[in-house]
Amino acid sequence: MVTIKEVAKEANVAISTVSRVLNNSGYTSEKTREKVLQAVKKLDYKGSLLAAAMTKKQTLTLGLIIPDIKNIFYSDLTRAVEDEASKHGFNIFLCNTDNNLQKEAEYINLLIAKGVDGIIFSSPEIEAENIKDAKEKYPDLPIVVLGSKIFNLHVHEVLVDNFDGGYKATSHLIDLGHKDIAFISGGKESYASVERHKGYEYALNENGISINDEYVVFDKFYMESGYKNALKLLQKNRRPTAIFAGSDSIAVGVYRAANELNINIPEQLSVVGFDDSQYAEILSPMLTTIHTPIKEMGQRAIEIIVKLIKEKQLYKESLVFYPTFMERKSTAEPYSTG
Amino acid sequence: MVTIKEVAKEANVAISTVSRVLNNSGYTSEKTREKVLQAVKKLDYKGSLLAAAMTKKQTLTLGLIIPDIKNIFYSDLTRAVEDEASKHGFNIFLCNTDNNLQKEAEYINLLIAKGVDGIIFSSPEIEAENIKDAKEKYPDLPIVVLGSKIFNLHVHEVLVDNFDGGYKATSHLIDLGHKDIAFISGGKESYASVERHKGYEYALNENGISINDEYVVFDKFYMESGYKNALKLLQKNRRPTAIFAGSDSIAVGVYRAANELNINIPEQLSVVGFDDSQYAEILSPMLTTIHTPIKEMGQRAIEIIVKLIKEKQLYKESLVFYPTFMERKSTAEPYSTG
DNA sequence: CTGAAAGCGCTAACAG
DNA sequence: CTGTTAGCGCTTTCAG
Repeated sequence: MVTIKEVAKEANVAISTVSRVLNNSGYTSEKTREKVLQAVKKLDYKGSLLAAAMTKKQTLTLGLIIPDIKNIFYSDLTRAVEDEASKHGFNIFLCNTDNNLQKEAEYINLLIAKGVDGIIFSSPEIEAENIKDAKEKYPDLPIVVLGSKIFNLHVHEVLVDNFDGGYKATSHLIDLGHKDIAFISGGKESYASVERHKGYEYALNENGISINDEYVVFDKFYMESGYKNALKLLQKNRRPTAIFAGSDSIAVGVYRAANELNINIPEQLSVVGFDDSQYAEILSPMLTTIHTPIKEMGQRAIEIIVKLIKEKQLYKESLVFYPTFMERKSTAEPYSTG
Repeated sequence: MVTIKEVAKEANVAISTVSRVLNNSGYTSEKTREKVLQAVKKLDYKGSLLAAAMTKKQTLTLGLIIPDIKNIFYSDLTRAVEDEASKHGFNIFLCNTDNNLQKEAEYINLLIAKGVDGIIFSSPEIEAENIKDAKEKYPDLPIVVLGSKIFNLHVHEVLVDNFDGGYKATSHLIDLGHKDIAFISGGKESYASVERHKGYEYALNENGISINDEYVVFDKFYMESGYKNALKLLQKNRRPTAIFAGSDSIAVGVYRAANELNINIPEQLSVVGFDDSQYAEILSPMLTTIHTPIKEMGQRAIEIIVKLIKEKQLYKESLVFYPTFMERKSTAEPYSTG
């Protein structure tokens, strides 16, 4: 690997001069500039960002902490984040935690030891001990929370209005005439789940529909959870005529359960998802869902963190995106009235 | 950020001593060892892997270059790679290239400038100019190609026997009685496509079934390509009774096309996919496909590269996994005979 | 406008 | 067994 020293020698200048022309810092005469550039080209000098990072205290890398890249929501998100980071010259360290706090803590330590310029957290949990710890130990480390909310903590955040999404999904079902609407979502420790549920209840209340606790399930944001819980719900004496799934993944499980029980979607069961992931259009019938602007959210998260890296910000930035209703083919009027 | 110097001061020893106990290198008396460890704990010293990397010439990071993390195949693969890397203490820089060679080249430069200890390439293309260049410029840089094959190049590789997969898929359809079997896959520049096609032709020939060029389509490994091409194939005068899709994504497109044309799977059209991705079980009916041991492949790729980092290897390692047939619900006897 | 020199935080000989 | 010292490759004052 050719170093700046060799370039300096080749060009007959000091290494500081080489550094200057390469970084466009300070003055350099056109002549020496040329000489240096020639030497650089001749030796095919690339430079070490590692060494540069030592002095500049900037590695041009970011950490992205998510539960699982296999989860479609996070792969979409990660792509958006990586693309935008790349535009700004940053690379991404990908970290899968499976929502394991210990694993997360280890990743955080490692990322910091490697000198990342910032960390983007995208876990669904409200309990954010690790983030709090990190913020305490490294108050100057830029942190952005993407897709969730941490209470009582001065961290920048980019999220979607989950309440609004829950409200829109449920309202749509109510408008179609449904009254027996079930809700299956992730756990109560998930901010998204809780908020979506609030939106669900609000819509129900607003329309004078009484809330049936048996129809509300907090479990996991996985397909299996959708399957298992839908199976139970759909075998009740009075089964729901519609299910609002807290994520498209859960909706996939609901489809499978319905399929197994020979219940047709949407004729006999309406389903609404959340996220508008790739799954939505693969399912048959295509899934009506709540569209989350993942791409924009990922972009904004990077923009904020890049801004943070450049200059300390004294206020907390909080971006709340509005989800939109995406109608496809999985909902219809309730069976009995249809 | 607390440095090794401060720890040394606190413990009243030289920094080299601190370094020694922390790295378990050289001898240290139990007493000073204790002193150092105490100081470390007291100051909550973490150490900078960045600085360590400067002297050790090892960053404990790897680059992973893929086309697109949103593609289910690559997200599964990436998870396997990241997990295994993490076990060995390595972090992963995620790079999405969209198969754009220029983008890929830029990522490679960046990765090298940041001092990655190795790069894992997982692009489907046979043309590997960038890999060749990298190998030429940095002959000592550990490189593993995952999922594809580069000809005439001394790079380690982990891949699946695509020919065998193509053969198995096609044979299954033939065994069911199909003769009009179409093949839709990625482009001819993809090693996987070409090999899967060879397996397809071999099975056909072996059974004395003549090859119909109209039934063979090389396009892209995307859903859209499956949709578009299946639409064409299924509207021919003599439409195929079965389609072997070169990937599960393509199969998703085939399902959609069939659905639009009111062609039932598997009664009127049999479909076999490739990869056994998450899609396979989401599709209805569940997709019969060729299972690729993605997880194992990702693990092996990391094992090889870690070995390579530790010691120079004089032989080329090539791991070929056998795919297995995964029967689900998307195939049946051909319509006419059924 | 350019060069010398200090230093980023750590490791690795090398004396002692 | 421990301390001193010389870097790793680069950036950044500071003189000149």
